[in-house]
Amino acid sequence: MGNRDKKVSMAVVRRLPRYYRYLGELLKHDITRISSKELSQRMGVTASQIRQDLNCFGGFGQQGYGYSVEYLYKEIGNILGLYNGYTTIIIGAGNLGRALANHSNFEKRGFKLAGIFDISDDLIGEEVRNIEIMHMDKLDEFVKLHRVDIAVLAIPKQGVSEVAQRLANLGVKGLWNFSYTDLNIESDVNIENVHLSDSLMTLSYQITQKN
Amino acid sequence: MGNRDKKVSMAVVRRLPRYYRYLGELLKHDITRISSKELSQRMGVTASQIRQDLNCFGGFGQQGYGYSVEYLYKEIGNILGLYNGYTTIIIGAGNLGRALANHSNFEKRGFKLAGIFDISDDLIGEEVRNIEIMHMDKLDEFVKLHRVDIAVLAIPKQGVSEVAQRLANLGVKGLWNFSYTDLNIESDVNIENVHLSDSLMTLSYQITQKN
DNA sequence: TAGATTGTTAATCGATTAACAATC
DNA sequence: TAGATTGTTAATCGATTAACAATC
Repeated sequence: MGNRDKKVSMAVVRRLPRYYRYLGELLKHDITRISSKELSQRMGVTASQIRQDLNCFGGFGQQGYGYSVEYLYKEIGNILGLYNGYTTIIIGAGNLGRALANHSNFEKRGFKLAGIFDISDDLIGEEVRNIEIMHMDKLDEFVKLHRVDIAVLAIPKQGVSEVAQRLANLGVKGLWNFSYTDLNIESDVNIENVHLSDSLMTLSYQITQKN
Repeated sequence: MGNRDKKVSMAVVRRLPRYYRYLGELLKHDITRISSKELSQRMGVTASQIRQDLNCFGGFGQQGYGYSVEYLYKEIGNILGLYNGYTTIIIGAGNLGRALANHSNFEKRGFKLAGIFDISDDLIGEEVRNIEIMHMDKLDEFVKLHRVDIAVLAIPKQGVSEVAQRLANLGVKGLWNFSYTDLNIESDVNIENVHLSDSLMTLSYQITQKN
């Protein structure tokens, strides 16, 4: 049955995409069945952790057999919401915004890019991936007309707070924030920060300490 | 004095860049002194945690006074190795590689971009940020000639494992991996993974559960 | 000196791992 | 049935928070 009532900790949630990734690989290699023990060896975690994690969401395995790779893959995909057809827009058509627009993995994971916005007149009308770059003036209208679940914030930190609040007010459900600041928004919008500099500094720390 | 002997946990290390960021902001606003209590309120963490974290590295404060913002900022920067003038190269001159090359924050944090490499003949010779894109054939020669501390892996997962091993063998100290795979390298090279898809899927989970 | 705030120890909380009965 | 492996409870470990003596 599993432990579906208890609140699932973020530690567990952050491991789900990794399980999903490994299961996808197994699937590609036509492996149909896997035990928590074997998966644990491939992933470098304990079998106990895998079973505990999965049982936050349900009992997906079978005693004596293990887990069906395909079934578990789909279940985790479903838990992650990958089959909900979430649509995204990108705010900021600079290098990072374009890179993210062209990142094929996101589409592979079920996310649909619906629009790209910027404030620079030079860019408006240009196309990225067959999607025309629109001016930020058109943002409100666009979001009201189309369903937009996730906004990717690929703009400098100067303007980001205002834009984020605006998007939250428009009913966007999630903000994927690449700007170098922590957003503090008056809303129950979900925010996922990707502070690339922080990550690089963590790497720098590790190098520094080892040598 | 502080607790300099004990191994510092990754949970603590990952919070250091955030402290650094907030202290930098305070500095910009000409705030010279801060208590753990006030910083904790700004950052949304406990004062206890801040004091515990800092004391892994030394006693940077003063009873009755708090912390000197500038001193603490510099100390954390030093712990993170930001003043060591680490040099980086980027492997992969696609959208992501270019975006990272143009990301000014990294230079601001003391990292110097020394080279960009790709395999596509169309790109070789082109310039990104005044740095000529070189063919991967030149990689070994380049790394042997110049000091390269960190390699940024902005290439598809197909080739990444081989390139990573090659870089590790050449003595590069850290790999900042953006490819959609976990590297498993025979070496004591430090690896920091940035799995953007994982981050997006975590956000997707949060949206899905809330609605 | 009195007030403030640190550094550090002790208490609590949560997450991970181990163990094992249930069961396929 | 016997062997394998799950789901789940209990034990352990580590990280966070609280408390307070030290001291500026």
